[in-house]
Parts: sequence; C-alpha cells; structure tokens
Amino acid sequence: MAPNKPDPSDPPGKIKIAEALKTLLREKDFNAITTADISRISGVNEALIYRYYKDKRGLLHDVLAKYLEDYVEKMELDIKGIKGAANKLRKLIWDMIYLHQQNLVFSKILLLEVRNFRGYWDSETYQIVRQYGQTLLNLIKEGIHNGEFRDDISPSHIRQIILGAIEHLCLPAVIFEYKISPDELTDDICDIIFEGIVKKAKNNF
Amino acid sequence: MAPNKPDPSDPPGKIKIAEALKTLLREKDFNAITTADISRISGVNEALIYRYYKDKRGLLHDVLAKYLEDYVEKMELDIKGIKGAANKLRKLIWDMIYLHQQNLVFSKILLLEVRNFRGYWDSETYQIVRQYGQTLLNLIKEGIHNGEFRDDISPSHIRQIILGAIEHLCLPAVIFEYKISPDELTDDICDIIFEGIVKKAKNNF
DNA sequence: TAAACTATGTAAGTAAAATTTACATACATA
DNA sequence: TATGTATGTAAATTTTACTTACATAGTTTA
Repeated sequence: MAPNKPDPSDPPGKIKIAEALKTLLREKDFNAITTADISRISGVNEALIYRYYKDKRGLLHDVLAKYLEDYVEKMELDIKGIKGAANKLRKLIWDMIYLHQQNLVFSKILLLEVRNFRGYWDSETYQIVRQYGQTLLNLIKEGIHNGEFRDDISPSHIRQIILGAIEHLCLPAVIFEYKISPDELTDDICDIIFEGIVKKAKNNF
Repeated sequence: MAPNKPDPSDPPGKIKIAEALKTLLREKDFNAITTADISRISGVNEALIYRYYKDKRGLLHDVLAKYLEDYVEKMELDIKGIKGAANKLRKLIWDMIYLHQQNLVFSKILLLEVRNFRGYWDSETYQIVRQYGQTLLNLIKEGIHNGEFRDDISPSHIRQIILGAIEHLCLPAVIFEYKISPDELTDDICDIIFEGIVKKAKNNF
C-alpha cells in the first residue's frame, strides 16, 4: 500500500511530473510549489505539465485520485471474511488511519490541499471519495438493519462523525509531523463510537 | 453573534477591506479572489491592503481571528450556570455548530481556507483556536475527574473526535450550501459520543 | 502660528508565476 | 516514402501579489 506505484503504461515524462509533485509536497504547501519547481525536480520542461495535466490543480487531483483508486479497489476485499458490521467498520477505520499514516502526501492532499478549491467538488477525484463514503454508509445501514446498531440516528450523520473523527485524529500528525498508531487510534474511535452506536449488551467485540 | 461587527476604532479603509473580503468569500475561493477584486469591492486602493495587513493571507487570518475572538470571549460565560461536564460540553458543541450555521464565511475560512497554509499554524489566529481547544480539553478532563466520563480514553483523543465530528457534519453544508439544524446535529453528536464517554447508567442527561 | 509629524490614501511600477504558442524530433503506420 | 502521433522544448504572454514613491489632511509641538 505504501509507495503508491506509478502506472507503467504512462509516458515517462508524465510519471516524472507526478513523482516530482509528491516529492515537493513533502516539504512545501501546494500553493508554494511553482511549476518551475516541478519542472526542475522532474527534469522535464514546464510546458509538459500542461500536455499531460489540465493545469497545476489537475495534476494534484490526479495524484490524489491514484491513491484513492488503489485503496477503494482494495477495501471491498479487505472486509470480506469479517463477520458483523461493527467488525467490518472497525477494519475500514483502521485501514484509513493506516493509509494516512503510511502516506503523508496522500494525507496532506486530502485533508489540506484540495478542499479549498471549488472545482474539486465537481471533479472525478471527489467522485472516488464519494464512492468510499457510500461503502461506509452501506455498512452502517447494514448494521442498523441487522440490529447491531441503534436505529434512531441518521446513518449519514454516523458516517460523518466517523470520518470527522478519523481526520481530526490524523490531522495534527500531518501538520506537526509525528507518527500515529493506527491500532491505538482505531481502538479509541471504536470505543467511543460503538458504545454509542451498538445496542446495549456490553462487550460484544 | 451573527453579523460579526467590525471594530469602530479601526480606520474606515481597514474595515472596508475586511468587509470586502467577507463579501467576496461568499462567492469565491480565497485563491480565486484577487487584490484587485478586494480593491474594487471595498472602493479603496489596492496598496491600502498592504498598509493595514501584512499580505493577503494576513487579511484572511485577521478576519478569522475576529470571529474567533468574539466567540472565545463569550464561551466561558456561556457555560456558567450549567451543571455537569456533559451538559457543558453539549452546550459548547451546540454553540460551535450554531456559529458555523450563522456564519458561512467563518465556516469556509476555518474549514477550507487557512489550513493549507503552513504559516497559519504559527499564527496568532491559530493560537485562539488552541485556546478554544484547551477549554474543551479542560472540560473533558473535569468530566473524567468527577466520574462523569470514562477514564480509559485519552482526553485529547476525545476532544479531537468531538471536533472532527462537528466539522465533518458542518462541512457538507458549507460546500453544498444547505442549512443545518444545530439542535438536531448536537443531539446526534451527543447521542453517539456520550453514550461512549459517559459511564454506564442510562439516561443521566 | 508655523513646522514637523502621523495617519490615511493613491497611481504607477515591478517581479514572479501560471499558462499558451509555436516549434522540434522520433517513431509507428499506411 | 509520406503522414500522423506521441513526446518533448524554448520563448512569449498575461495575470497578480506586492512595492515604491508621492499626496493630503489633521494633529502635535516648538
């Protein structure tokens, strides 16, 4: 999961550009990164960026999309064989925290760099995020229908609270550059959320 | 709380500039707003922005700071007379959601526009956010010490989860421009979080 | 009262950066 | 062989944040 391999069918220049942006994002804000920087680090001409990507933002969106595609493809399989909506949800929470922990650049782009741009919310990249959100939502609904979760709270609110919890626990780590423990954070989120969501019966996980 | 009055001791040009930015933020991303736009809407010369504010970002930070100062000043008083950490926490959650709901511009700046800029995290404006966070944290610790909340989850993780929940419930409303109900959202957050935090004993709020 | 200072404001310039245009080369294919 | 297409570059263009140098009115001070 970690290194986020480039697509080998892409032309070398295109790959070099995307890799250069990722390298630069480790040190700088997207806004502080110039196309000249990207050109310098990638070793290709500035104009090539615009041949392969719509613009600087389009490049950013494409880089994020690749991370997301890789994960969304994997997630369905990841919860196969796990019994119960709560246990599956826990696994997906762990997965996402792990993804943030392993890929600081992914984390920075998703949490800090795309949301301030209006076009993002109409982009294909955001559609992948929605697809991820939809899977979470279905899982929560499944848990409600089979009686694992209480049915008096809006499923989409539950989802938003879970997503917000994940992000706000990962955010300080991105900003202030310290390592987080996916195990520990998952436990804390699930302790809090589940004992609120899960019906009565103590200790069923 | 809603209209966020400008400081009358500020010179007229300074006020006009800040108000112009707020007006423009209702329609555009911060990055898409030019100093020429601000000059045109405010009716003052472009160079005046730089007399009163360090730069375009400094102006943004100042506008956010004013919203935050107003609220942080008010919050201590707001929970006076409320009994119990859980009830106080609920009030502060409601307050923040209400602030988001009443001030779309505040919401946009805090959730979307400042975090992508590294300097924000060293700014005085962020110090006000930290002060707010500290008050929440103290309240959670108070609840743990007096036995209202369980003591096996890190207080700062509890705080992050609450803050994340608030933000992720308000975020879609900011992006897709629909109204939220502070009452309803507060209920959902507290239902979930408290039944996880609060020790056993059903229905103590 | 005059001089000097300070706060408020403006017009015109500068420099950096994103994006475009026009051109070049290599390779595949008809 | 000729034509098109993928990959790449150098040099212009335009937008925009920010600076500099100047102007005026009011206030303090000598």
